[in-house]
Amino acid sequence: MARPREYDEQEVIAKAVELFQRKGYDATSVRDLLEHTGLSSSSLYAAFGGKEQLFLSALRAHAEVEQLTLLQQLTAPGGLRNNVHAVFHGLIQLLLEPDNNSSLTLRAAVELATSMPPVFDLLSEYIQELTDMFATLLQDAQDRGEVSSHFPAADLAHYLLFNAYNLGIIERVGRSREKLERYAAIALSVLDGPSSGGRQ
Amino acid sequence: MARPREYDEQEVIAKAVELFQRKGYDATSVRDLLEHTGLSSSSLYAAFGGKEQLFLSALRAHAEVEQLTLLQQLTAPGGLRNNVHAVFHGLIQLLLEPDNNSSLTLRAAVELATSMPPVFDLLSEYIQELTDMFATLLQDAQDRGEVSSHFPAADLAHYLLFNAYNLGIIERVGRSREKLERYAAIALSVLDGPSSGGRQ
DNA sequence: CTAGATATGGAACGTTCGTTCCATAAGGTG
DNA sequence: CACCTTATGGAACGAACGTTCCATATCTAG
Repeated sequence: MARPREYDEQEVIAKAVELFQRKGYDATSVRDLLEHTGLSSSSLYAAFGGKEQLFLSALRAHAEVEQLTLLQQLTAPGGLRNNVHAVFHGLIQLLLEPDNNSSLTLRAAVELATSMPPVFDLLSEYIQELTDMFATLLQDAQDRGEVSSHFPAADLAHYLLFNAYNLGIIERVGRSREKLERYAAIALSVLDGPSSGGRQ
Repeated sequence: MARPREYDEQEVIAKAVELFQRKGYDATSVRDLLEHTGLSSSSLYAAFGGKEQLFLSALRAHAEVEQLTLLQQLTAPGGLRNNVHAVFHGLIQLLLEPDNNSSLTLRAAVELATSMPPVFDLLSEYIQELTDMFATLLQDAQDRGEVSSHFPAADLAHYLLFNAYNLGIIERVGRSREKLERYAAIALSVLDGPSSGGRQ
């Protein structure tokens, strides 16, 4: 019953994700956001509440996509073990693309989790959700004997999740497909089970 | 042959490390640095060249300490395998202390490696050095049969190094000794050797 | 067609940023 | 004891920051 909006809220948030992911929170200015989204400052503040609120919305949206993507990849046909391998290799592929950017959740965790409580809360809950979801799938695979049961499924899930994020960091300090692949090979070896000996 | 400095250069850099580590590069202002170090802006610019230069000096200093500490811990008596375990547990202990901050190198890698080329260069070289040093020690341990030879020493070194950094990220999104310990247990299990089977 | 309501554009606000500049202080050297 | 060089303190700079405000535009409801 008044003048309608000239933008799509989802698109604006997607653009914001893109920018925050590329430059980080501090280094992204409101003017950058305005330019990149086409909004005017009044609209941004009226609809999204300011820079911090927009960032939180962007982070939530990014997390949701990330979670959905991961779930789809892990529940694809072919068995969980293969799917986990596929996730890691897909991630490496993604990271090696030009102008890639590693996950916004990772970036937010390092940059902001200690200084912005809402970010900490959001990420804590998000990681818990991802871990739980992943753990359920791993438990099933363990029951099927498809994955080693040497470590509890919940611990494995937590471990694999953070190793996936870790690829994004490795890529930042020396992008090399070889290094990433070798790293993934070792990280994924825990799916194969316990040591055959050697503990002193 | 002129007025002497009223501060110790090393101390100033140590203070800068502290600040950058706690708040990150962007969020640390020059005024923060002046207040925390006791310098006046003229002195800071005359002696350290400005914020970015001071940060690079701080990063170099931090990396040097980190490298030396790691080397000492790994070459302590008791065997490499035990020493690696000790490094991980010591790191967990450190991370759980109140007002801890994870490594400045980690923070710099995520925040700045893509936007500040000198940081990228410094970190790339640094990681390479650490990996090489670690790989040498691992190779010896493998020759002795103390550590599994299933993975190349260089790959293991790279893997373990980044998993150590990863503890700092895990701590940021949910500080829990249990999670960190369980994560470390899985990460370190690769020292015990290859799977006893289970590959499909 | 008018009245009310919401969205937009962009100037402007006060603050803080990194940096520069200059007068003053302080110590080694002749 | 001056002289020269370097260090210090702090005011000041222009630019950029996040945010606010208001006149104008654009729609729906009566």
